[in-house]
Amino acid sequence: MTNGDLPTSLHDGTPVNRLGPVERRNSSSSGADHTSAKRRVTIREVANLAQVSLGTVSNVLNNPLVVAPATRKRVLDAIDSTRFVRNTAAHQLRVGKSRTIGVVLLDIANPFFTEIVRGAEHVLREQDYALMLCSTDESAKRERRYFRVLEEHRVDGILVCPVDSDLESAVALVASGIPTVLLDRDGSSHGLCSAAVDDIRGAELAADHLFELGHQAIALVNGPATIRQCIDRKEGARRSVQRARCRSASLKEIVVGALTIDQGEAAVVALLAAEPRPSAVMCANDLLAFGVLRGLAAAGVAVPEEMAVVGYDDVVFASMLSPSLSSVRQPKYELGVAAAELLLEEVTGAPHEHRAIRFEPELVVRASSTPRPVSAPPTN
Amino acid sequence: MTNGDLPTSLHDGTPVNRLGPVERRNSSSSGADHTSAKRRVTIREVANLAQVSLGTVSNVLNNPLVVAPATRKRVLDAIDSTRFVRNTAAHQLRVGKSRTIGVVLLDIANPFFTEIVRGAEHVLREQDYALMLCSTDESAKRERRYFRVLEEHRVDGILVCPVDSDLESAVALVASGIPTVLLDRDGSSHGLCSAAVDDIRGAELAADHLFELGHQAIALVNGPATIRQCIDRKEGARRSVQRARCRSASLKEIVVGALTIDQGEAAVVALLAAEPRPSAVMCANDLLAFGVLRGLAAAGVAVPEEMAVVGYDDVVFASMLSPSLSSVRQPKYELGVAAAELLLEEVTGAPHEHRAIRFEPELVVRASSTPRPVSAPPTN
DNA sequence: TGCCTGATTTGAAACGATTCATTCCTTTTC
DNA sequence: GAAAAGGAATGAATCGTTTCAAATCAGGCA
Repeated sequence: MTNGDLPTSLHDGTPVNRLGPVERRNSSSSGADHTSAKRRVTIREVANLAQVSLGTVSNVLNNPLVVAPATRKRVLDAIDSTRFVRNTAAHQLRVGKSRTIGVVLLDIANPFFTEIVRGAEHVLREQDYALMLCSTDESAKRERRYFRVLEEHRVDGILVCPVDSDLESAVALVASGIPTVLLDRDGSSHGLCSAAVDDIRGAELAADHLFELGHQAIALVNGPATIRQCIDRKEGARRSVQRARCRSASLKEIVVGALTIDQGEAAVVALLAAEPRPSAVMCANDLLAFGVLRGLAAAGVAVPEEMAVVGYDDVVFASMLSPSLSSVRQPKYELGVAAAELLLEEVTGAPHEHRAIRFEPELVVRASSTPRPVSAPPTN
Repeated sequence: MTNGDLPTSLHDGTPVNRLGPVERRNSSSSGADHTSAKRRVTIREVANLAQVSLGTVSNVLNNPLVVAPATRKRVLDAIDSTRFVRNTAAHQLRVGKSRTIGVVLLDIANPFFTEIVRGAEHVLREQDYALMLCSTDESAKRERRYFRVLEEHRVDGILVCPVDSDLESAVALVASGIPTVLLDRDGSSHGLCSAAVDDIRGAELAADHLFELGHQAIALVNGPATIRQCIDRKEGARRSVQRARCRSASLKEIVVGALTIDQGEAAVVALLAAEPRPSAVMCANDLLAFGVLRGLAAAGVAVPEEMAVVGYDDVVFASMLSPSLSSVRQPKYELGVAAAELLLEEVTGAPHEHRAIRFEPELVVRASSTPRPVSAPPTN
């Protein structure tokens, strides 16, 4: 393995002359391949080989029934003996469709979005659409940039979970002629298609649950108020407080910069310093809750005894944490499927009216908000 | 709305079931919008408005310095007053580059891959590349299909974590002229670029660790032997067994169909039935380990007392589980960055020789494999 | 004034597919 | 046997850019 068969980057020693043609090519078939840039097969070569015209090849590809069986076979043979692969760019230029869908979401590392993407991908791949995936990391600037890239690519449609609370950017997309469906955001106010879950309701469920357990001072670890989901979830919590029987019920909001584990952990300082000190905390999403749990553990605060915790999204891992995390479940996969189907409908020009699909959230209670029975845990 | 114009699926008098979503039509600006498909602005309109030729507009776009400042300004003004957006398809057709990179991985829902994607995305977006993300779910058929789609789109390059253990498919890609870099797979044997971690070594670390703890019968919950990572990790474990001082050391492999949580949980039955019954189990990845933990908890088997567990990948959530999961850490983000940089180098035609970048794995020991101290946990 | 030079600008020819009005063949019909 | 009908195949025009040889322009210099 020490001989120079295949020089690795670190295999330095002597400077390789960078300009002149290198004399020793990589032994294996690699190397200066891209110089003699593999000439791609075009429809014309197929036509020549099959002794037909361009139009006929095109027909075999797009409209096989109008071609006589014998010729069709000849063309098909030529196609795979030349290894012809249709050039989407040329196709797109002519017909105006790219067979590509853009998906723009807040954070690809969040299992919530991952699950949504899975759902969307499953329906879109059936129709041979390609997905362009973009993760904005909650940055409006990045979102703009991605939208621009997607526009340039003339994607047939976009699924987007917008960064900003107003829907300006999404409306602009639609205005510029790109079918757009909102993901995890209601669009009915702006006449946009959407697949979403009722966030106000979800947050109410969570807060109600905590109040019912007897907590009075509860905290909400929330993301930036630019994000709609954060606004709505706060609103839900607020309503719950107002409805709470006990009038000493209070809600302390702790706003962090992003919906991530790290930010959740960082929020614990403020959480523990709050006056009066909350006995329960709900988080705008599970990642924040994960961070809060970690922070509380580090601070030696027992969950749920000293602090009950509820998350939001119910990502797969929520049930496996220590302690297992109570959370507001959203039908993630189904959300992705619904959004994709909606978009597909619009893209294919099927009879279609813009509409908002809304799912109901559901509270899942687990250990992080359940007072443990006084009896010892099953030790046997 | 009762006429048959547009039958929405659920739009009837029946009560809304809690599972199905609710649909609300959006009154505003719906309907036949897409019929009058927004005519896209072309370079020609810009040219007319700015009173210059096509070539000049193109120069402003691609080669601004050769255009006189005054004309340049005129053109730029025209560009944004017409809201011109360059058509990538046409561009690509002419210059042959699509500014798109395909990323093909095993499972988009696995945080391991998600983290890799993040890394890759961060470097690629700097260069304004778009990403086409494809999740094969470990199916070779799907992989083929995605490769085909990517070829048709003439992506400039592909990052791929191949499904099959041989590298045939990847080699074919390269042969067909698409720069390709392997992700989490070593490619030096085939002269391919790659960014990977030494899986044999990683598995050795895990197994050594278990043997050092005194375990003699250990199990390996492994994925299908078509996947290279699974082969290598088994090999690592095997070597460790052979090296183990104790000659009663044994390794029982339990093969499951996919590297998922569910499959891991399902493996527990076989795990507990194995003869001799293993006292420790290592898993081919963390998702499997998560499932195993879940299964063991359900079966009432205490971890680590009755069964030690070690995962592989060290995804973010591993440290937060109950009990926290020992795992073999891989530099995920860096893997993505390295692979993307390698690809970029090749794509941009920078002086480049195919090479394999290799990272070292690292064992992270946590509660799932650490005998608890006999003293009671801190109850105060 | 006339010629030369270098800086700008022009516009026609690609790129690779799809469309569609024509042309070319067979059959069928009378 | 001629005409009509209809099925197949053709190929030029087109999509929106980029490229590049050629045309144009503005000074500078003798």
